[in-house]
Amino acid sequence: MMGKIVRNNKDLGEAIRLARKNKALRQVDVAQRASVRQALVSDLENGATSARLDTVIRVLAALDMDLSIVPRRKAEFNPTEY
Amino acid sequence: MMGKIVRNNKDLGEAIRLARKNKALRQVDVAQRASVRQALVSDLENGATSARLDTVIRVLAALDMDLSIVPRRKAEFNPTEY
DNA sequence: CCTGTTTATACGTAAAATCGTATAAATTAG
DNA sequence: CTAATTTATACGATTTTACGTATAAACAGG
Repeated sequence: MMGKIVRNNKDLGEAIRLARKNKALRQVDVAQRASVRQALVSDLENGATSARLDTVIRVLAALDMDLSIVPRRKAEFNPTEY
Repeated sequence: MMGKIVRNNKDLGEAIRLARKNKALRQVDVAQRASVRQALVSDLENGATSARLDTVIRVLAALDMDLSIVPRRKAEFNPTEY
């Protein structure tokens, strides 16, 4: 638990790709479940766009995941954040 | 812990308003911190729009909150309804 | 009440997401 | 190595967000 914190598009993309791989789904499968295009799933995974909240929620739902609001905790050291 | 699950714009709006009240901030204060308009905070709280992910993240950050991805409990794939 | 404060709504404009469709590029399987 | 599959990219069209600005409406004290 202590789900992955999402502070930018890249964080989201990584989480989506990881979850999709774990479920052995193709982008097109996720896309269909979420009623979006395969190209959009690709863009999301690559952090190439800041999607709308409803879109994010639908894609995550397609991967059996939820978005949750949590109080901010001290950030772990993360060399790639900016 | 186990933050509030967000499955639609209304969920987000309620969480934002609650957090803002708890911190005794005005919409305009949150807006300034997040670099958005007061009107947008209002729309967000009222669930009147599906904001972009980066916008949501900025507003939540202004309230010391984070977005987190968590596994869906119980339910298998269950498309978000319209 | 009256008034200052806060929140909701309006409107035109600019920017960005999403679409449909198609194809290039990359990866995997045989 | 080749073919099939999967992922990334392209482009114009459409939809929606977000902006600046202003004002109306709701709210809270005094």
